[in-house]
Amino acid sequence: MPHEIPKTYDPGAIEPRWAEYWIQEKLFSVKTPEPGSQEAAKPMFSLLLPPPNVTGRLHMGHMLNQTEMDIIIRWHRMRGFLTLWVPGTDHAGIATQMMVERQLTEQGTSRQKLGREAFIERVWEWKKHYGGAIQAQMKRLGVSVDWDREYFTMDEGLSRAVREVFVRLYEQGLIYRGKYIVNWCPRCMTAISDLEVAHEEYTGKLYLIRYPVAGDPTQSITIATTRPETMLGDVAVAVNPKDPRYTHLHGKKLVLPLIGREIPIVTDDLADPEFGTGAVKVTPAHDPNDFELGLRHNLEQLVVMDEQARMNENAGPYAGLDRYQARERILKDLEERGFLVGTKDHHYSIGKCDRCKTVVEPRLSTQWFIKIATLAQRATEAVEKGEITFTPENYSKTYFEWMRNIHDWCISRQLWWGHRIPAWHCQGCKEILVARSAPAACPKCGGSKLEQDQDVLDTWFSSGLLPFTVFGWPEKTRDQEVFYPTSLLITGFDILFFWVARMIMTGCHFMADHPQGNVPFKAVYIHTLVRDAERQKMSKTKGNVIDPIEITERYGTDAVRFTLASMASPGTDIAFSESRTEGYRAFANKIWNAARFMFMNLERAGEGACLTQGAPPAEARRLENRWIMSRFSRVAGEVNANLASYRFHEAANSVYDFFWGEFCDWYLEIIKPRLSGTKEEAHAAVAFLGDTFEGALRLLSPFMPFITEELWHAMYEGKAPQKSIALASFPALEQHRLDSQAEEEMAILQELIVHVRNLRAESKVEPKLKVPARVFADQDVRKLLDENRGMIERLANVEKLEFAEASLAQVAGVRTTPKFEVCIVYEQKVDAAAERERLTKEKTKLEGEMANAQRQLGNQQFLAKAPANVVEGLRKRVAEVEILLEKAHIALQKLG
RNA sequence: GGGCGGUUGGCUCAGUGGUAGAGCGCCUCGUUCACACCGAGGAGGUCACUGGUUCGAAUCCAGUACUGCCCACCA
Repeated sequence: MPHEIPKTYDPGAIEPRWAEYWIQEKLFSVKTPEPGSQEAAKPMFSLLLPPPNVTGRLHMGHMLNQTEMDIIIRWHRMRGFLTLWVPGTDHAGIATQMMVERQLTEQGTSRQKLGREAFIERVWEWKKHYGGAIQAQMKRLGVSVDWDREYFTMDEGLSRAVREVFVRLYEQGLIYRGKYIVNWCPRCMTAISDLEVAHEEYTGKLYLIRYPVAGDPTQSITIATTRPETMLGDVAVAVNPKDPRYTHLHGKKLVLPLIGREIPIVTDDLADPEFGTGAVKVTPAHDPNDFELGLRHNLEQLVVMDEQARMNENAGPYAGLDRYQARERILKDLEERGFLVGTKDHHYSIGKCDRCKTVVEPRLSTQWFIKIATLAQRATEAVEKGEITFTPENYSKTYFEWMRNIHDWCISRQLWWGHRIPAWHCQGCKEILVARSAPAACPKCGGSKLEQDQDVLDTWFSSGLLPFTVFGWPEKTRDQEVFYPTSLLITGFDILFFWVARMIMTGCHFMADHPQGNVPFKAVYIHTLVRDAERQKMSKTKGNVIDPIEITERYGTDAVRFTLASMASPGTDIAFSESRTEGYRAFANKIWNAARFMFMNLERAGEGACLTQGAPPAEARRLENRWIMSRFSRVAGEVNANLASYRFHEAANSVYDFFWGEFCDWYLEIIKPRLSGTKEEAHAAVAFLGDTFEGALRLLSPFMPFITEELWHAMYEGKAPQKSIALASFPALEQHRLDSQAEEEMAILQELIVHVRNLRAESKVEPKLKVPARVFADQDVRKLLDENRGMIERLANVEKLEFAEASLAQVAGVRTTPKFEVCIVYEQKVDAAAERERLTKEKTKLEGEMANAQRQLGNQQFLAKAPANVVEGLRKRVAEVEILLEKAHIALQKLG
């Protein structure tokens, strides 16, 4: 029997099978549609995927990201969109290089020893190895990647595009080369951008050092510094021109302690009279502020450290020492010779290298920069004008804040893995040639000894070009024409600046003439960040990464996906909780068993019964069916609306509540008798059940693709109308299915049943004992209850439903609602004390509500200003509460 | 120093102006044939604090406290 499914739900047995199937069937691959074709007529939805973090395994944060993307993509596909997602490429990730370098160090070697070619080869091997691992992981997650596309594209095509961009920017005057203070990591031995520096709070010391006046040792100026070792590179001391303490020394010279070099006193506003002693030592080669000041005053740039932050030959007696050793020695010497006036604690932050946590050293060096102002202006404008929208909205504020305070971008790196800078240095005349390919000779001096710049480009330089290079730019391809700009970018806020901002800048700049607009994407959804249970950001260096593969193996991918979706409320962080995952694993199990129940009943209904051929029209007129269809349609509407606004958690909750709380707990229980009734009844009931279940599976599918795929195919006994449920249509709100009357009637029945169960529990009726229930209600309700007495008697465990002709208010233990009064006929006296307590509590609550409501209704302002439906609702409620209060009162009296 | 968030039952979190919800945990009861990864019932919160706006505030505004994050070249 094709529709027989195993008794136990085992995600491990079904998930890998479908993951494999989706790939083999190329379910999610998209060919660029031909003009005029059927595909081309579909609405388009394309998504940009961030570059994978190639460090071996996806951590939970990436997983969330991909789950959200996958839900969106499946949802759009099921709604009939032509969907494409564009996997981001790992262009030149420096992280990989660092990993390989670490390996080399462990093996007692280094990249320098290995040589450039061999080193790059090693990085490649490493990337391919882990790239494969990532693909396998994504497959396991059920992520519908477009597998046809190349994952790693640090290929010649991309290199060409990168060179093209560089040359164009250079020709447009937007790239320049210059000698500046840059952030330098002495361990990585490369320049890094401002963004790659992590600031850490730190309590250090502020040292006060006395610099004597040249020719007059009785006078001196005391300066304050946190980095005494840099004094070896001092070329001046600056004071504020308006500072009266120092006016008498203007124009004089000071003697640099320990060294004896004479340095001038200069006046500059940089010196803040309020801070320290009001006098600043000036070290242009080792501090960005001093560098600027040095330019203003035409001062020498004296470099005293090498690329590994060791003191160099300019450091005199301290040459060869590490910067911290030098600091200690200098402090000791200063103290011994009486130059150290004092020290005090000082609170400040130090910059560390984002990757290796080495303290960054400001270093004077020649680097390549992008002049960012014009690019940033257009990029800001694109968001201001709403050409690009952010969700959650407030990230646009963060974006603007950054764009407004942006500095020129240092793009050169002294690394080996990456795109080489397309610049050649003439060995003869030192001319620098920027070109698309190696020039044969120097156009200036005719020399043929040309050497390519040793530096490579920042990872994010090439990554930032992704939105158009992925479509073959600079060629004008049809892909580019069709798919640019993409609809959506989903990513984490942590690469908002690194990547998103740069894509917007370059996209707008280079796609300026694209007919569909120059922005690289129309919407940016910033997904939530997953933290561990202690709310720490998961990071590889901290080692608190939850391994998604391990979690999926324990709970199943569907459960994990659902957990992530249900916790993904925009703008918040997620502390991953396994207990939630356990809960959703139980949900998957519930779905599985509901399906088993359905298949069992199909079997039982015998020859001719079918799940997928529709039910007879009469079936649709039954109350429970009208109700479940109405609820289903409403929920489908909610899910669509919530997904459209990236409210994954609400969408997931709606589906969950519907399936478990309404479909399983009520609907299945209600239809049980008919499923085992006459053959006609059973066939009709099974058919309607099949329709409902099939719809529910489609609704669930984006969230739990594996289990829904499995059950959906089982329902069609292997003859499904599509290759995959992911190609079926997604349920939508259908007005004609909404049936408020059915929903109201079912609500009354449910309420009655719950009250009776409650009464039984409180009266401690033995579970197996059926007792009669007595109800007083008006004609309409009575008719409703009478028509559904079978359901009530069974679900409430009632022997017989009886109707009373008069109010039951006098009966002990009666339960009252605005629609009916109900009690059970049971000789055992209710627990008077407990009942009194319950009633008193209820009464107090009602009285409170009443007082509140009456106060409002007596308020003219409220009546005048509140919306009519609110006032009306309150009036209705007051009428109800009045009755309930009176009844509670009577019941209490009765109890004595 | 600047900017952005968070503070809701024991725990983890929803709830963007109409009088508080979920999952887990807890308590009571129940293994008659979908499911103990279950079913039925229940307890548990003056929504951090203060003030303001409003007929009405968990929700909007201001301030306070605690807490998290991002950005920042003040020695």
